[in-house]
Order: sequence, then C-alpha cells, then structure tokens
Amino acid sequence: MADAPDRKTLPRLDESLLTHLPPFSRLEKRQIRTILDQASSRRYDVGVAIFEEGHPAERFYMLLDGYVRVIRITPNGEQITALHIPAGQLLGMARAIGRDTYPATAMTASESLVLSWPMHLWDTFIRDYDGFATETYKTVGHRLGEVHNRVIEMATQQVEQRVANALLRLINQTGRKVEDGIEIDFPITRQDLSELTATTLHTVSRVLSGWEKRGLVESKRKRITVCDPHALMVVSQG
Amino acid sequence: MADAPDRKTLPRLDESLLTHLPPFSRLEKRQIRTILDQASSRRYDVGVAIFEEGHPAERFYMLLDGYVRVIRITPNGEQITALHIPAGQLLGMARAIGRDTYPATAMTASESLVLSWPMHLWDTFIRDYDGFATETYKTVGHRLGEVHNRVIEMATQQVEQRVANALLRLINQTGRKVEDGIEIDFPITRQDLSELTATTLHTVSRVLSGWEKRGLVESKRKRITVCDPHALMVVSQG
DNA sequence: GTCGGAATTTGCTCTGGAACAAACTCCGAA
DNA sequence: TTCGGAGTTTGTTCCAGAGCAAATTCCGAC
Repeated sequence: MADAPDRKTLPRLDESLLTHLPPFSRLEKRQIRTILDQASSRRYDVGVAIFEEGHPAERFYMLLDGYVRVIRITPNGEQITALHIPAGQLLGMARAIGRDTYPATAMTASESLVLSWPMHLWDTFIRDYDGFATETYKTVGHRLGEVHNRVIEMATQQVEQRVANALLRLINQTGRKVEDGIEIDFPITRQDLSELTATTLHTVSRVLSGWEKRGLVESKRKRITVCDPHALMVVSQG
Repeated sequence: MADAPDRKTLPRLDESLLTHLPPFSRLEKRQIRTILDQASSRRYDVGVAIFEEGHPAERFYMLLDGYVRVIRITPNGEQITALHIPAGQLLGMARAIGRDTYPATAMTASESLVLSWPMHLWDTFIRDYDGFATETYKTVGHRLGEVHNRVIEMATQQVEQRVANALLRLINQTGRKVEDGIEIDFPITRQDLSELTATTLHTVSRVLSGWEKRGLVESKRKRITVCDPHALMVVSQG
C-alpha cells in the first residue's frame, strides 16, 4: 500500500519482452509490435487481485514478471489456492474456455508486472497469430492436469506428503538457487502453504519445523529454502 | 464378459445421431455424413476402459449413449474418479490440450455406445467445421471447472457433504425421474461413490443408510434414488 | 530505539472418519 | 434350487490432524 497502483502505458514496450514466450514465439517482429501497441501494462503490488471470480471477463493477461495464485473463495470465506502461475504465462483466458466471466480470482503472490488486452482481441489473436491457439490450449490442458493432480493428492496423500509435493512444485516452477539450496523466490507464509494443501497453518508450521530439524529445509519468515530436494522427494512419496 | 466386444462399423449411421449435439449442431447434413463415414462405432460393456492414461492418443471419441468415468490410478493402485461424462460429449481429446497421450483413463460406467475417429482428423475437424472448436474448448473449460470444484470440495467439506454433492451432481447429469424420486440411471456401487468422494465404501454405506432412514434416498444394490433433492441440498451446504 | 501487528511456534484436547473385522443379502450361474 | 461371489451393512478401535489457546519472534513504521 505504499503508492497508488500505476496504470500507465509505458512509453515503449520492447519486442524482446514477448519474442521468447511460447504463445508468441513464432511471430515476426512486426506482429509482436502490433500486439504490444494494443497492450496496457501495469504493475501490481503483492496480494492484490488482478481479476476476480465471477466478474465479466473484459481483459486477458500476460504475466511478465512475478507470480500469481489462482484462488477461489468458499461460501464461508476460506480461500483455496488451486495453482500458481509463473511469469511467462497467459491468464484470465476466459474466452479460451468458452466463458464470459472469470472462473477464479487471480491474486499476486509477489509484486508483478502484467500486460493485458481487451478480450475482444482474443479471437483476433487466435485467428491471426500462428501458434497462439495451440500454445494457449496447451496451457489450459496443462492446468487441467495440474488441478487434476491436486485432486489425486488430496484424495490419497497425508498432509506431510501434500506439503512436500507443494514445495517441490514451487521450487520447480519458481525456485532460485541460493547458497544452501533452492529458495522459493516470492514471499510465502505458512498460511499460504496451508491454503495450497488444504490444511491449517499450525500443521504446516509443525511439518516445516520437523523438516528443519532434519535439515531438509530452512525457513525464515515468509521465506522457505529447500536444502535437500531429494530427501523431500522421498517424503512426498510416503 | 458375455460376448466378445464387437467392433463393427454399423451398416449405416444415421445423421440424426449427431445433428443435435453441440459440437456438430451448426453443420449441414452433408458435413455430418462425411464425419459419420469416417467414424467407427463400437459398443462397450460396463466396466471396461475405452482408453488408458499414458497411452498414445490415437483416436478421439464421442459418447453416444451410456456414461463414462474418468479415473486415474495412484502408484498404490487406488483409483480416483475425477469426473463423470454423460452421453453427448466428446472424450479423449488429447490434441485439444496439446498432448499426444491420454491424460487419464476412461472407464465405462454402464454399457456404452461410442463413435471414434483417428486423431489425425482432429485438426481437420477444428479447421473445417464451424462451431466444433468453440464447443470443444467450452467442454474442456467446463471440465476444468468441475475438477476445480472437486478440489474446493475436498479441501473444505466433510465426507457427508461431499457425498451429497456427488449425488446431486450425478442426478443433475444423469438423473432419470422415477416414481418416488430421481434415480441415477446407471449402476453405481458404494465403492464407486467412495472413489468419487475420496473416502471408503464403509463410510459411504453409513451415510446412505442414515439418509435412507431420514427418507432422503432409497437404494438397492447398485441403484440409488434420490427422493428429496432439496433436503440433500441442505445437507450438502453443511 | 521501541512499539504494534503480523507471522510463527508449540502444547493440549477432541473428533471425524479410516482401518480392521465380520455378518448379511442379493443375484446370476450351474 | 442351490451355491458362491460381489455388494452391503454394522460394530469396534484408533489416530492424524483440526481446533483452541498462548507464548514468542520478527519486521516495518514512527
């Protein structure tokens, strides 16, 4: 809440922002230029909603930097994180799944930089840009798989295994090598982890403390470093 | 295991089989004819796999009659049902999500009648047939939503609520009005329900017995009739 | 520095529902 | 008609992990 969120269209977005990203990688410079000229860019603070479940899907987004949690809120106000989206992916593609409202809320998990386009350009993108359709549907399919995995996990695994799996997924997606292991490179609380694994922050805390004693992880407030990914893997298999 | 599965291309499939189904509803009779002429049809007994997780996705399918359970098997051999697919939907659309192996196993929940096409026709269908792409992506999106809902349910609800929800979903999708309520019109065991709700058949049995005493449901072996959907709805809300 | 709120740790209790066990019922095949 | 296996019911035990409570640590704001 430091400064008001800025919503400026930056003076000039560089083509290199998009050229290496899958949905755009087959395009020519001129096409990328056109796409960028139609985009707005915006920076979001950590912990704010980019769009919300049920709201009309007016824009779709490309996460350039940062991480986003896809969450849903239950009638009783609990929130469940379905998946994390790393930089370089599209989000809010309601149109891709035949909807005109967003199916979930996208909340920044760290400070994030996002491009967006009005949804009416979606069909144009799909039609005109080679590879865009294929890649986005691949993304949707991949997410379906992820969520599907979550169901399996929750159905068959113990809390400790679920937390281990969540951690492993996070370091794969968003891990950054540091001196004594791999760190999750955005702030993550016990509470966040508990929402990701359908348990309580207390239990997560206990589990992490246990691992810390055994040297599998190290953690400070809002920071978790996995020191021994292999051992964690063993834990996750039960 | 009565008779060997027949894999005949029936003498002549009637256009009316497809005309009213969303992915094909915008097509002309001639197009439908072409599509049907490329299809093989086959009848499956209850409880057999139409295709299996991880196998190369060589064909895609349209379920004309019956019900299919989408399941995954865990390393320990438990199977988890992710969703049920009613007649009239496509399945095995690996290509639609950018995969070349099936992401899950499709198991018949009742005797079923299925059309199928070789996967190499997929791109043709998408390109040539108006509405086919939109409708299939809508289907994928819908399934993503369903699975997503399962995650929420498993994360936040008690077993009794989950079973109630599962039952409500089933009667919505596949319910048939009978004298004293709405019956699930394919054979379903306590075991099946437990795989759908991530619990044990014992607990499901207890829950159903309780409801039967209260007059919410009636059940015989492999058959469940919901007598009071509204009361069940109340239960499902917790 | 120091104050206050957020994040974390830890202890204790209590319960939903899994696990194990056993009996019973139904249905199709011989 | 009987038999056998699949499906179902019911009882008992037990524990992972939720819920509640409280203390402690950390960090940013002033």
